[in-house]
Amino acid sequence: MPPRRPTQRDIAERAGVSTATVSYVLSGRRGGAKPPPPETRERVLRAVAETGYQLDQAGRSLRRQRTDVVALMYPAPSSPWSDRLAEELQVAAAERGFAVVALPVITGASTAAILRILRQRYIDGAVLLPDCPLDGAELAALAAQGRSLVVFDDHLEPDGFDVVRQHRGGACRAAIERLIAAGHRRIAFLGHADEHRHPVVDVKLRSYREGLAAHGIPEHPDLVRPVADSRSDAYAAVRDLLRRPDPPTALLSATDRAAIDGIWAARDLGVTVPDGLAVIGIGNIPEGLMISPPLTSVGAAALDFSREVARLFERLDAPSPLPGAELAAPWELIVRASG
Amino acid sequence: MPPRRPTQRDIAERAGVSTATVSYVLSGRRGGAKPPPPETRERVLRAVAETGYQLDQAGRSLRRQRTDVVALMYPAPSSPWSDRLAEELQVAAAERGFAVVALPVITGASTAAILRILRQRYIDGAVLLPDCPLDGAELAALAAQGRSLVVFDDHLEPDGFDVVRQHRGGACRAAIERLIAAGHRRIAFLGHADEHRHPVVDVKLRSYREGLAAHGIPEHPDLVRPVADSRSDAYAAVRDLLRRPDPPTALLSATDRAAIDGIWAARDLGVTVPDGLAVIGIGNIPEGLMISPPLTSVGAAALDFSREVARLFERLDAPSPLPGAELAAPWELIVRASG
DNA sequence: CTGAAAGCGCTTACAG
DNA sequence: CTGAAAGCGCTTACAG
Repeated sequence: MPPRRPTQRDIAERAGVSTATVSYVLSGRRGGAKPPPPETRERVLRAVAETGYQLDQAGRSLRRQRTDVVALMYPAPSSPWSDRLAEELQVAAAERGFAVVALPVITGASTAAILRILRQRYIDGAVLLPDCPLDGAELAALAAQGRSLVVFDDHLEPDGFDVVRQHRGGACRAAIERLIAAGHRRIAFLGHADEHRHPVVDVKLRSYREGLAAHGIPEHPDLVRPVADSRSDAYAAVRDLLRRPDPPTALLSATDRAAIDGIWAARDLGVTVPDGLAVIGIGNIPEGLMISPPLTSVGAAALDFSREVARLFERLDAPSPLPGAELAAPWELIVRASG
Repeated sequence: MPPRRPTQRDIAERAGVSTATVSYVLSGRRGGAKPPPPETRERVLRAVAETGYQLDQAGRSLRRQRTDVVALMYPAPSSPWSDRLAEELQVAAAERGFAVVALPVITGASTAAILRILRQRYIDGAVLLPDCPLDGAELAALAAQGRSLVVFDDHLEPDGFDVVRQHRGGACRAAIERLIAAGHRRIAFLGHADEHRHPVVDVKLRSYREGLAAHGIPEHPDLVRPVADSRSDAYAAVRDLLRRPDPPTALLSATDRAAIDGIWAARDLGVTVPDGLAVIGIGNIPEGLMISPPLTSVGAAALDFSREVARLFERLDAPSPLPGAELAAPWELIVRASG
């Protein structure tokens, strides 16, 4: 059996001081009073070094009612956006003594364990990227229990938590409108495989449909393929579409990656982009700049979450609970050469 | 000010039972004894529902000396491999009532906060992917304090924690040997930008150098470029290399993504792969199968971490600490058409 | 079958 | 300036 983990009591005994003094030395915190003198301090630190003492988060968290941990929740797999947010969050958190944990949400797997992290006070706050499986009531309950939350969502109303509005629907709609305005009528759509994972139909597919309907263009089921989450499926689907007797002249893809695969497929068949096939992606990932021609895409213009991160810590630092606010971070149609 | 978070004491009062009974009902655990009768149980659950009671992890963790949380630590950004491991870990964890948190390590940022998660008993165990910033002494100390650890590393000795051997050096060496055996002498290398972040020079670059040296081929500094972590830089670098009066005839890349960009660059310049430029990547990501020609790569043959995940939970379930073991999961040279 | 009580490891207001 | 003591919210061996 392993030796018991040393506690502050062990340190106190070894250093010949009280546990209060140990805590003061280790936390550097002390109400308004003077810190313990250097000599005491040193005895404590020596005992810590000798025993390999490590603080126990459970004891501290129980007493202080905070964990000094924040979470980033996002639907798996990760993306350049979630990676970037994790990075910004970690840098800001480190400055304030917070740690960051990432909570990827696996589609289809149980969300119970992740909800436990949010509900059972493992963390003080969190940023939730779009399409996390939490409803407004759940979020409001978490906020009421003291969790600081910044939630990316286009529909929820703030309610003790902040909501970041991206207006994804409007930006996606601008993409389909652009294709229609350019004269396209046979427009293919590469969608997510599990578009019904959420109560509402995926906003991207819905924008596509509404755009077509608004111009009286009938939707052709063969042109809608659930391949946006698999690069190989996307490539194959676009190749097949282009080989049809009546190929599409434009393509809207729910992911940039699938759009890029579509461009490859077109190139490999000798179809030029955008003249033979206009292509627009959704997500605006950095990779879209790499392909030739550069990918027209819908998404946030800059890989920058500093305002949202700042807001999370503002909420965490607030002496009394802040009311929920709306932040605007609208998606845009970013026109490049592909469509 | 928000209403105080209800505790089990509040529930007990409301239900007219003791806090012991509340705990028994909520945990479903009860030594060997019979569970509370349905009538009691119902009163408790009703009080829980009425108050919105949520367990406080700090109290439970302090008493039970476990958190029911495991971590996955990996160098950021995430990859198809870390995403897949997160998924497998989450599925296995959910079956056992564990939650999973991901700990991306930002290169260059302070690692103090992440170490705090491991050291201060936020979690019961963790899987560490290669190149995490923890040395053997640190890992041994964590293991001695009761953390269950499964660590991907080719050099550390097991010491209360398990080590997964990938033998990355040998597999990378096989790649450079293959290129040399095919007659190549001008072999470019796309390396990581921060190859010196760790005490040892990056294993990939070292394998490249050792391979050249073993065959008396002088290393040409111009052919080694630190662009493997940026798609656009990789594309530009390979384009520039191919435009030289004495272009390389082969390319080894520290990442598959950069290798793929190299293939694009070659195609765009009319250089055929592999005849004009043989290309081998490292990592074996699924995307390598998408490009034409499919990418020869070095890495794990299958996207499967079930043995490592099983081992973590075996360790967590063990009644007494298990000695450290070695697991073999060797990388291979996976020959496809590109090189 | 149920409850009173101890105790997990911390922090901090307070007494000396 | 330092320490004794209370208490954060749980769980569980034990008494009744």
